[in-house]
Amino acid sequence: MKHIKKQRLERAGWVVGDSAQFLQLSVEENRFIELKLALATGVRELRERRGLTQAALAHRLGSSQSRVAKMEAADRSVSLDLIMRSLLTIGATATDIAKWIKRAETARAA
Amino acid sequence: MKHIKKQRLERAGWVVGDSAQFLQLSVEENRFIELKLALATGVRELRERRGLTQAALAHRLGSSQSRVAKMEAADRSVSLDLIMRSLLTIGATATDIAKWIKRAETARAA
DNA sequence: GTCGCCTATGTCCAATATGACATATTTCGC
DNA sequence: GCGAAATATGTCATATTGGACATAGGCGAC
Repeated sequence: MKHIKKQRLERAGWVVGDSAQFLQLSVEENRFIELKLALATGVRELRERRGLTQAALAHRLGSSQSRVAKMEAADRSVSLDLIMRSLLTIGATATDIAKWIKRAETARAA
Repeated sequence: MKHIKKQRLERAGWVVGDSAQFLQLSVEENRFIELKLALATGVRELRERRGLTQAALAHRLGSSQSRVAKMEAADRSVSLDLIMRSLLTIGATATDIAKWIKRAETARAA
């Protein structure tokens, strides 16, 4: 397929490649979930390394212990926003975050 | 202050260092906003590089053109979740994402 | 054992993010 | 300039996420 033609189809919103859109979606959904999981793990690692309890972190976040517990469990009722805020609050650097994101990708490859 | 004592206070939820908690919060809030902004910019860059319209991306996401527009504008009504889903849907790699996150950090240093 | 402290899980309802839609504005080829 | 396509902005109802609370489970010190 010509590159231009492909782009035109894609502009209309169609995934032109090899697989159906609902399949694409589930693939991306999985990648997203793994990413969340990796970052949630990051929260736990960093929190423990800092010697903070869930309650202490919750207090800093203006949240509650139960929410932190759910967050670290990557419960689907917690958003990436909260996870990222937590990481920043605990003092994660961009490098740390990048590391966890890459961990998600390599975990996927396995 | 002894390290152990500091940890005990922190476990109870207090930021022991140099600044008040509400200040801490606003600092972290800024870092978070900059991160979102950097990733939102990433969405636009990658979308355009792929020759996709906002409507096309929206269709792939099961979202709407207006939401994509708001996302790229880093409107505060859009979550990091949606931004990240978009990046993955457009085909960003972990490396890409890491790059944008670091961009946020260096922008901050400036 | 049991007493503290930490973490996990479930349920409220308030707050926020969502897609959809309508409509305005910009952009670009002609 | 015009017209069409792309993007921006505002609003709304509905769905998802939020903190709070209660309570259960776990784990080490005594």
